[in-house]
Amino acid sequence: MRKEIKKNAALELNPNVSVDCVIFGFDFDKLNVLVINRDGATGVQWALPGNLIYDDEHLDQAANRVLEELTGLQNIYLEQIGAFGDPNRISKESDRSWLQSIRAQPEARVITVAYFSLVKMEDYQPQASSFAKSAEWIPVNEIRELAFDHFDILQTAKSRLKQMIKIRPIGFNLLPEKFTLSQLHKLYESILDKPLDKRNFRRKIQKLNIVMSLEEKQSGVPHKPSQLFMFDKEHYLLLTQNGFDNFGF
Amino acid sequence: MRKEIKKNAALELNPNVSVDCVIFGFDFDKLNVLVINRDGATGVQWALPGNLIYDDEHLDQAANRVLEELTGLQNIYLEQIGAFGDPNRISKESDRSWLQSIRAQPEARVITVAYFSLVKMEDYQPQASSFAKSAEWIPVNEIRELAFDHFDILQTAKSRLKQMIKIRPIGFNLLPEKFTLSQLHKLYESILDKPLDKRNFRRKIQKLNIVMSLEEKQSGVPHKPSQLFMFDKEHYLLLTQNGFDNFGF
DNA sequence: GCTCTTTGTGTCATTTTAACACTTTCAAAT
DNA sequence: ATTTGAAAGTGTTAAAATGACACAAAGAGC
Repeated sequence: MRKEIKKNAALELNPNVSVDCVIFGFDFDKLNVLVINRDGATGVQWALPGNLIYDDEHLDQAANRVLEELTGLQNIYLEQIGAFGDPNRISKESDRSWLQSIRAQPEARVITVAYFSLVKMEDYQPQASSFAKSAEWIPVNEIRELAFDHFDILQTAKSRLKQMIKIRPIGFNLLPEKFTLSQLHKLYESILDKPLDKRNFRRKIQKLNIVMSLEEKQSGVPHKPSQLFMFDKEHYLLLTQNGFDNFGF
Repeated sequence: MRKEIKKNAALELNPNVSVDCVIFGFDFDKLNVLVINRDGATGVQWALPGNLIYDDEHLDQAANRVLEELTGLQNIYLEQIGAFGDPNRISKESDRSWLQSIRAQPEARVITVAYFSLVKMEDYQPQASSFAKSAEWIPVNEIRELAFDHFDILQTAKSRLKQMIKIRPIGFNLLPEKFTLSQLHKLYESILDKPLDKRNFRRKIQKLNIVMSLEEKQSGVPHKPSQLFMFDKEHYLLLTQNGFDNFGF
């Protein structure tokens, strides 16, 4: 009996498990997060994009789906942060009523699996697309409150990102293919949340051989144009083969 | 209707969410994992300890409960690794039949939240307790196969532990209160899976001021007795206040 | 051609790292 | 009492990495 139900449930939502995505973007000045606007909600307006998973869906698939449904983007850097599941996570009345309006089983115990994602902001600009905006880039440091336990998730995402960027060259996912060393520098400062000496930063990056300089410069800028660089994946892979896993920031 | 069911479900197991624990122990020579023996199982015998969560239970609580039910230990170092939830994780026939025998809804889609835990092996010695042992310490490096996706979980746990020990002084959870520098040395070598120069290791640890030497030596050992040390939590906290988060291994 | 803005560059003193071998101390066995 | 075995404990040096620091060069806009 139970079996029958499950067999037919391939396209059913699993009422107990959701995914939420912390989508980071970098505007060459600071880190931003993509949050969605809960139209009818009273109280807190902003939430992380997320949804229940389907019963036959991988967790990673579900996260990719949510990301694509919102932004249209595919093959984006995505990494799991962990599971969050306070049974009392629906503490705010506004969250409760919001769930009533969108969930078939609004009172079900839900545990959510959080992901963080790094996208190139140029690839998705919500404000350009529609009038009644449902999603928006907000500077990470300006966020004071989010729905459910999403603020916790965001904090965890920030610190995980900070950890990871010291260990793996994931920062490049936030930049265009071609970037300047100043942009990379600012990116590391934003994520690590501390100033890094410009010359020492450049020296370190170039010594590591993880960027390759292109035969191309910025143009149209009202100052000395910068050399453009690309991430050098091959050299990075060589490094890892020698056990390298610490950028030393 | 649904609401009624949920309200009464306080002590009900949630059929969709489980926790699994990777419990590490150190025998002064190598890392070990505590695995349980599935008595009736055909095929793979070993699994990680774990179980479904209760519907009103925090995830961390559930993990602590599993840990305590198995070992009797409380207030143990425990950290979440992440969620694992391949919808096809029950691929082996032996796993399927095993679930039939223990679960009310053996076919339900389950996502499991994995934790890793660091315990002092002296605090729990399964072989001493019972004849038909249901749990056993096995050297991490000798494990080739585990039930379900537990082998994956173990690999992830190992690499997470490796990451964390470079960043935070969690290794001390695997040692007795009082330990020798050689034991600490061997511990780091086991976890990082590479040799560390003895003198350089000792110098680094002592320079960091995270161990305090006691007025006490080993006794009864058939060689030069070692100075005993304790973890110096206060000095470590001082370090962190200055932004320290990298032991540099 | 002047101004504004950002790029790009080198040195030096200090600290950290990696590599390396021999003496000391105890218990156990003879 | 002496020997043996086994792990503890210790210092130097050369090479590399780090942190601190300031000014000239290149382009756009006026």
